Amino acid sequence: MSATPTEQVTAPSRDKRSSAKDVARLAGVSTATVSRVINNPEQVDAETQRLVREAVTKLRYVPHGAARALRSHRSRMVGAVVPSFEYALYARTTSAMQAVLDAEGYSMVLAEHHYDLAAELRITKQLVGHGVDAFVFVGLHHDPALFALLENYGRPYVLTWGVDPMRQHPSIGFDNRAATFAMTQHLIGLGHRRFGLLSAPTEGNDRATERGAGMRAALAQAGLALADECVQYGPISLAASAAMMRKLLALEHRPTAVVGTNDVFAVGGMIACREAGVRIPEDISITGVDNTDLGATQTPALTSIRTPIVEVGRAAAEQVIARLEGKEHAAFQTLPFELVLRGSTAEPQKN
Amino acid sequence: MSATPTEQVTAPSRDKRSSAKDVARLAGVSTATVSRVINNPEQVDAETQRLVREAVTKLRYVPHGAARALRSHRSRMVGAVVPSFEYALYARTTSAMQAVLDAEGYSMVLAEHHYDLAAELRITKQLVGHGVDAFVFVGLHHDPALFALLENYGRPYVLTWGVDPMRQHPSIGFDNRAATFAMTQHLIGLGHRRFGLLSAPTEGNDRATERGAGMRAALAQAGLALADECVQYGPISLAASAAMMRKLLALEHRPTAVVGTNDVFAVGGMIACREAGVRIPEDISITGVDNTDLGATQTPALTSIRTPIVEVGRAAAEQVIARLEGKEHAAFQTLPFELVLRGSTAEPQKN
DNA sequence: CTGTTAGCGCTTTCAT
DNA sequence: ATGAAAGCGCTAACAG
Repeated sequence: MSATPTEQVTAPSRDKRSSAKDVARLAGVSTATVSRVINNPEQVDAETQRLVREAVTKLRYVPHGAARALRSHRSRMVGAVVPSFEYALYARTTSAMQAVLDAEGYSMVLAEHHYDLAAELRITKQLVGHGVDAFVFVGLHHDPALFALLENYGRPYVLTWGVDPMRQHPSIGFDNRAATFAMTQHLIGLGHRRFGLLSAPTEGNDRATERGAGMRAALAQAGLALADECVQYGPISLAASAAMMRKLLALEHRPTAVVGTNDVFAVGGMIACREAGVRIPEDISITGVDNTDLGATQTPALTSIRTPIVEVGRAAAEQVIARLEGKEHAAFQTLPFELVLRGSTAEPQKN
Repeated sequence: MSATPTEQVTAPSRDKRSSAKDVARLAGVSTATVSRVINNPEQVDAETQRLVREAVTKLRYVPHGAARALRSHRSRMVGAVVPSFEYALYARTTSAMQAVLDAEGYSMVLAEHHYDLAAELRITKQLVGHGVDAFVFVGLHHDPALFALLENYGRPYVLTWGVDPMRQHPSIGFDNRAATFAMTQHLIGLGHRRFGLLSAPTEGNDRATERGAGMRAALAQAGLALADECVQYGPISLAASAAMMRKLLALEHRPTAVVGTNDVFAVGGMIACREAGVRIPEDISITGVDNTDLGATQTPALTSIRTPIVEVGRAAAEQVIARLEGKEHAAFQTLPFELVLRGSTAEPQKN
């Protein structure tokens, strides 16, 4: 493990990049024809095309995106702004988006805002400045200035991981509230009566908000309530959620079923139980949301909710492309989720 | 879960974006002064600055990045091209990069190539076209055409997660070979004599290649060998690695210690053991690399190697910024790793 | 089918 | 300290 001393490297060699003009010269045509070969090949004679493409290859010509964007008012870049890269919570969605965008000749620009709506706005502003054509965001709740910015600059966008009940903003997702509602009903059906909730801060996070609300709704319907001391909020991390769970375990009247607003909270909770010698599911049932590998590979495996996050990514990419190209599209799509019952849940033990 | 019919949304309103000219007019100055206020404020009178900034705010002016890039030959965008978003293997590195870049007024453009070097080249070409100023890649092994492209377009780049032994390409990382070498030595020290390896395909993946080599080197030094049937290659996924482990378990002369080239392989292996009723660590020891939460939260917790991936991200961002700004920098940095011994490893049981 | 021409919005000399 | 003017490399009319 040797430390390497500072080594100076020569400054980047100056742009030897070739331009459309170079290609045109080599192919014996005008720059307009070069442009046509690249953007509207059907308008160009086959032989001329061949000549131009040869020159392009020989000169390793890559069109200058900035010039192109400046002139044509479109950059073919789509921005995906997600809360976080951690725990790969959004990775499958963004992967799916990139696959679709890539296939259609668009580039995806990905950024994270760490669950900070002000940072989200700042980042988006930067991306708008860089000429990003359209945006995909996670969640329904955003700084109003974000929508103003997008409107102002005529940038299409889709919200994901939820569907706007007011139908104000195009959105593709699933019913977060219904998901935890169903899960809680399942737990009630197993016989649980005392519940705990491990949640992300609800501020600016509608997924967490809705998931908590779904749980409360199911409890209310069954005539049950969620005691204040049984609700723990904290950042999305295993360490934080383990600490939150420790507080629940320390309670005089401990919950028999704990719902995490996502798998990270649930697994953090499992860790705390293991440490404390609390058996899952005998002593306590735990559930997550998102059906991640993290949860599925625990012992016992985590009961969770398979949310359609890959489909959401694909559909979101398709929608922004359609809008960019003026085609018809479904602005609002609600995709189905599915409970995945595994070993972390069971009937509560009689005491 | 209702399916929503296709709903048409109005086409994006036409660019109401305000230009430097608008700002200049409102502030009663020339566009040159507007540009100066934004890029070289020290050259402008304080009062004039105030006027201009007011106009900028009022008009919600965001400079047109494409025009700016076209004129100034720099976009302040840095590309991070990683193998995959899955399992958050690279998330902590890219997060660290984004934090540094963001603080310095750069934007990070993130893309994945799914362990396909041809895709990596294609994506990079697109990004170069979009005017990305500099690049960070993962790994040392890339298509030669990639380096030619970067050289040709004068784009600085850093390779990460490894350090180029030939010192040809600036690189910041750790010694992958030494990491598995140390881990294997540890296992040998515990008394293991028969080993298994769960690895990513080594084609175009120098991390996997080096990690396998480190293991073999340690074995060779101890006079041991790695039997061909004890080596399994497959894609990076829990399902694949579980399948690979099943083959090892089916062997007549089963290994007592299995090394995964990363935590995903190791955890996949653990899953297969659980299914088969093979006890960890009593019947078999398993180790990973990368020290992910996925591994740390298994039962038993996975022995792994803490690699300095956050530091790598930070240093990589700092290096590209330094180079872009013509400052001095350490082109090659080797950062330390650390074995993290947990419950998945133990002495082999006597038979 | 192909060439000519005129900018896109900005930064950067060069004056003043 | 500020303004005028010249493009950066490309594509979108408009001719031919």
